[in-house]
Amino acid sequence: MSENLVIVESPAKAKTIERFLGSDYLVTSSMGHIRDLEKKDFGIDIENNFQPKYIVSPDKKKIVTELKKQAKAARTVWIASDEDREGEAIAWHLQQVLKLDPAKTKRIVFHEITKDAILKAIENPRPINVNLVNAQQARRVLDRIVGFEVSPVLWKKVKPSLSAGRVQSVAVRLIVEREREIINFNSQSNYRVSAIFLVPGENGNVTELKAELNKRFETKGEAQAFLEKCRTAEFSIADIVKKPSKRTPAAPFITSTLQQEASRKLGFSVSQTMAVAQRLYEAGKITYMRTDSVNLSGLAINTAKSKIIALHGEEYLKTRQYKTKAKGAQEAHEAIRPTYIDQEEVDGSAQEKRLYELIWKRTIASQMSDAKLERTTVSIKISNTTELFQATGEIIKFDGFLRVYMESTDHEDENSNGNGKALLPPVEVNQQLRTNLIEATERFTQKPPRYTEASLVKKLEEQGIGRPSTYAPIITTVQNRGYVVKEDRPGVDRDFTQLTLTDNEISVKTKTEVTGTEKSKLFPTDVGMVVNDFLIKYFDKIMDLNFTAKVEVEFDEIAIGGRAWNEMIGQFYKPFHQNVENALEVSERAKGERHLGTDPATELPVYVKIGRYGPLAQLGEVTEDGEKPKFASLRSGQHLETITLEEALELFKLPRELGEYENKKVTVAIGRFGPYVRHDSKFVSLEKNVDDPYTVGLDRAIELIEAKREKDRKALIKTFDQEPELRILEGRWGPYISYKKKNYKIPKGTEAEKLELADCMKIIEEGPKPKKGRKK
DNA sequence: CAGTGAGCGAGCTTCCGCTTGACTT
Repeated sequence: MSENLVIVESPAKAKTIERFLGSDYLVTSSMGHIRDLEKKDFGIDIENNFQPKYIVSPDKKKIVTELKKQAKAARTVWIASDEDREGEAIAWHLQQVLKLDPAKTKRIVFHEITKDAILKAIENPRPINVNLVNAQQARRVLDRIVGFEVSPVLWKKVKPSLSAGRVQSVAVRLIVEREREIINFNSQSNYRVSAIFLVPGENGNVTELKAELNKRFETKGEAQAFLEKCRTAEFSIADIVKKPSKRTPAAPFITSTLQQEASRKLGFSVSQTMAVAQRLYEAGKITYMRTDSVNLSGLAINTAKSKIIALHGEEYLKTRQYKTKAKGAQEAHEAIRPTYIDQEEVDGSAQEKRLYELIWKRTIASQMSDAKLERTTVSIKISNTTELFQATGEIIKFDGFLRVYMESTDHEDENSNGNGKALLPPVEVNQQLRTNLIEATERFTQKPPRYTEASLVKKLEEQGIGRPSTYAPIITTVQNRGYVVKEDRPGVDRDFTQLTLTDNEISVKTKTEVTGTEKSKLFPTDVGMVVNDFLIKYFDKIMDLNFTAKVEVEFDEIAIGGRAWNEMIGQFYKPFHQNVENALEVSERAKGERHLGTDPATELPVYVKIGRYGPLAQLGEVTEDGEKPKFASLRSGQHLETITLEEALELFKLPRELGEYENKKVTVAIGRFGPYVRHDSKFVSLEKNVDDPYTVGLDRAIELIEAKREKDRKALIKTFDQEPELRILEGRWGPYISYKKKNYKIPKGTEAEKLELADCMKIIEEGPKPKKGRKK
């Protein structure tokens, strides 16, 4: 048994460190936190100064047993959890749970996994910082109080199983508010004018010079008047201005920037990025992927330096140390970088290779020279008016880091006409120019963009909300609770006007473009909006975007010993709990009800609201004489906030009765899987893009019913007289057994035709094993 | 796996942050 036991948080880290330390040291890991607040009974004794009730997490029992054994056998235990609030708490919990003797326990920290850093840490042990631990306890207790007191209010006032929390509720708020900005956005249009000038070249060649007017016109009339002037105008170069500029590389990756760039450049989702990065980390290819520090170790910078010189030469080198800007960063690790920077690529899956390449390039570029550019602006005078056409060109004088890596932006300028980057043809001041095309195009102002997973992470990080380890889970949680959906939505056609001056003639055309197409964007659901409005009404403090930042200031006071943690929680709890009581008492049940208007046919009121099974439209009201209102579910793509009276009235036209077939009613309606015909308690889907549920007739419905019967007959392999509920059928994935509305897989290699009843019953009994649920 | 929308009541849901597998599909 080893003399020394070192405990870190992650097993991959343990492996690396063990190599540096040699055989006197056994390095093992705690796998993060080992203890947490009890989940039943709140886990906090409110009456007793907020005393936390900690228990060893069920999935950590085994690890704790093992750690106890190893700690007992060691002469010295070195606790090397991360040097931040959570890491310090882990160290403290380890000391408590493993009952470590202070005389043989040492707390050490390092910010980078290099041999030097670790040896230095071993030489400089320190006691556990109790103040920092207390700051973590305050953070933990506050989150539990908020989550476990507000969520039950939602169960009562909105819907069971919902949740609220310091982080998730604000994340949903951002998405809801953005959606409302988009709903309320009024698109304005104006006219943007561009021209193509012809510049004669040396040997009779003509090159084009694309330029844009320095003014936009509000109306079609103004644009037309301008083009009229251009008809008779002369054009000449008024001015040529050259301006040097430079670009600087972006800082090395941290969790949030890696997620953003992997989303923009590789199309990865946030959780996908983390899963791939985890594999690279475990294979020893990159440093730790959950970090908020842009810091690179001296060793890393040196390796980058020789690599850059070898690949590109001295003039491309400029080593830099970046400063973290994010609010509340705790900087326990290095930036995300290749472990061995001289390795340009790695083995592994295609995704691993691509993510590694991205990380490698970003790291290398961060230590390279600025790019030097020159921007040229040419102004073109119009003889009969004061407006100017302008052409801009940009040339790269020295590429610097751009040779390796260029950071992407979220929104490529959709209005850009692409003349920004080009080299301009040689022209001189006062030179006369001819034009062969001037176009005034109607352009619309852009709605604010919806959030992607990655841009939401960016926003949260800017506000100091959430941590590198939680960005991906937050996005999953708000979707699991049904507050947010990530989806694609098709755009709509929009007409725009274009005026063209060519060959001295002005023509006017109406063109069509598609606008508002969305891909993998975050949309709030109706429930998300209703919950959000409820929380803002009754818990405005928690829902404040700055709530986290405010409590972080208080946690910092605790961390430097300026304040007792339970005093801080006490200050928070009193008014907060009052809020909870008040909300329970005075709030109405939140249903998101909207009165859309009156049905002209029946003169009954039309409402939309959230019902037991989701959003619905209601025609009429519950009245004394027992008349029941009509209900209809909203269809996918319809929302409480935006549905119109006309759209709602459409919903009541279904289900439609078509008539009778074989003495049974035939009806048509729209269900979760689209329009269907119902007959004899059987369902038949209408054919997509062929049948319309509002107009389809009885003959066509019978045709579909018969077609379905024919298909079912073909699928039937075998039945047994003794057990009519049991059938052997041919399905999409081969033969299977259907019994009492449940399906059972037939083991591979069995001939379905030869199965007897007893065989089938055996398959059913042995059938789907009870799922090992994750619920306790 | 498609229809529902009244009401009661038992028993359950829920937070954020730190870490990996162990489960199916």
